[in-house]
Amino acid sequence: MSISTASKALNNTGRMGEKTRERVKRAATEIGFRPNALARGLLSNRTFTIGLLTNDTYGRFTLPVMAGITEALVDHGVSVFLCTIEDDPALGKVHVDAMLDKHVDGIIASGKRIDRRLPVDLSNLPVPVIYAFTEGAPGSVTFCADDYQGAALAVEWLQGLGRQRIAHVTGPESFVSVRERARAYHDLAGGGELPVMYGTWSEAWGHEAVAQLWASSGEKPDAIFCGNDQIARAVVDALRERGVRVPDDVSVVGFDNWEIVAAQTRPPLTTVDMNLKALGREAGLTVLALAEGRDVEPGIRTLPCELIVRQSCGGNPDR
Amino acid sequence: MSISTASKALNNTGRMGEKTRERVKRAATEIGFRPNALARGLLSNRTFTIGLLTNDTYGRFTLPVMAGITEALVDHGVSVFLCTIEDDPALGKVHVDAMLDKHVDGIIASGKRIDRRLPVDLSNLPVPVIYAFTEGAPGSVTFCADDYQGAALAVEWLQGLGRQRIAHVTGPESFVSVRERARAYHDLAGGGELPVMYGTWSEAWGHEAVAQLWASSGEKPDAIFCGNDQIARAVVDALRERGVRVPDDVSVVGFDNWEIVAAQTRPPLTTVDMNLKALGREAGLTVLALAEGRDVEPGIRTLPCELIVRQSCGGNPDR
DNA sequence: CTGAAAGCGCTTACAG
DNA sequence: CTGAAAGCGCTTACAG
Repeated sequence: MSISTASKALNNTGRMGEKTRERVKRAATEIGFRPNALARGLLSNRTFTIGLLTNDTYGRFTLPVMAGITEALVDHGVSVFLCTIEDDPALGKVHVDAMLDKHVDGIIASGKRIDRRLPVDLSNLPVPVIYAFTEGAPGSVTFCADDYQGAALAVEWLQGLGRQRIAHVTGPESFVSVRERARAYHDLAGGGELPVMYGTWSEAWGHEAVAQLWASSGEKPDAIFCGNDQIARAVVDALRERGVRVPDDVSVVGFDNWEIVAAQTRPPLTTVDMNLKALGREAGLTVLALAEGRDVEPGIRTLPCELIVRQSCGGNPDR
Repeated sequence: MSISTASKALNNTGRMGEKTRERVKRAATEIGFRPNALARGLLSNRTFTIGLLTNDTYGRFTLPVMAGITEALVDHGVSVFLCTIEDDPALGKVHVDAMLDKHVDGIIASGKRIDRRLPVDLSNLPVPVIYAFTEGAPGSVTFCADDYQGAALAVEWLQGLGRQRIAHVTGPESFVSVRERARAYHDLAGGGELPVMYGTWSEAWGHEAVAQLWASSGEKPDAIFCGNDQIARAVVDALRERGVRVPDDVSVVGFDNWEIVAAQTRPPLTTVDMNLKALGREAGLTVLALAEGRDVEPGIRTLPCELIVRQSCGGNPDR
């Protein structure tokens, strides 16, 4: 029994008696043999390792993406290096170089908004790079959530509940996500449209917006579509503080499905989920395809959002 | 010029003319030569790679730990595999095996509480394992925050502000962290001690606790020390809703310094920070030491907490 | 059907 | 002071 025969037996390559192959395999499991991935990688140029780069320190967006990647790739035996680069390009380069030295099969760049680049140059790398929830280089593959469709889901849900005057309280207009969501609001709100209220991604802004809305004379909104869950939470709190009942008087819908805030709000938030985990799964499968030399069409892939129904809108939570 | 000479030049080993060495180095940088870490690892049995295992899905505790590890080890050229295992032992084993196949230099196990084990057996691994913010195997090295000292910091701060009747609203008594913090409260609160209020780690409990406290006849507390920031936030909200002013009438202090809630609370929370990043740094340096064969004393290392002063207690935030 | 040989990209004794 | 050789743990043509 030579070492090369053993290798072939375990890899189901070469030609040999079925019994020999079986015998080898049994022996291998018995002694708990595990091939050295380094030695393998040296030959095959595949390390079953990918790098995930992000500047999202809190992991709000990156962790779900990461979970999706891991889930999709663990069956393929790939492990993922995570590294959070702040906005320091030098540090970013150090990390990328470290990954390259370790011959990752590919890199996934991720972030916290789809219209900003990571502070590091990922073009002309010797490994495939794909982008998820961050702006990609031209000609690259980028995955992102469909903000327009997600916002449409929210507005249509409110309308289906019979709401007529829907306000939109959101983040800074400089975010494309904000503009896309506002566009959907504009396209769908029809007669009930109010001026979009742009602000910051903070609870303070949610309180302020409600104050403005209720300060003005005239008819009050019967629904508020918020640009994220933090704003939505503050809006719900502000309404409660003025004695406005949610969802009886006003329905509120959020965006992000950030469990930790959406589920703790009183009442819990109905909100749009960007399916970041699915996005991570797709991204993972795609780098893998690229790493294996398969052809992948470049461009921006937009994944659909989903509405998570809780109690802040009324309607049936058991839909 | 042989290939071995080049190797020696770049590694500052062997004996050769300084000029030769320089010439080699210059050439190397010119052509952008980067040694293949796999080939190196095959020889040296060091991959400059470590694994971080956690069951903390939201990353609340793991991300700061991870940031510390990365910060401490990037200079040493090590990258870290992150993998989040839910409570699935089978999946955990798959991930650990994947790391072992890749010959990580060591593994850091992390979690969300110091009195629970990860659902995976990490003893008798061929690589060093250390524990951070999760229960370790007997005889291992474990890092955790000093709950007693952190709680003492909070209580003493309230007392320094002249508070006399300090309540303690916290999580489930089944957590050792909860018991340690309550012990510090008990030891220090002296005359102002009230019965410790155990509950869940939710905002709902914070509201409920305030309701109970204000429902009972007799003197009300002038300070509330909360078991975490979520409870503290709810306590602040609940007090505001009843017209009790924070911090004028009642001081509130939290625990965790979870930016996203502590900073968004109105007023922002004074809270105890467990220094998880420092903990990660220590843990990283320690696996590295172990990986390099240096001796490390086993046992539990307790790192001190720090009080982050914001506005929920009064006092001078610019201390 | 099986084994000896070469080689992946490095490093490290060892001989000159 | 420098280079040829062996070897880390595997896989893959290739010869038998």
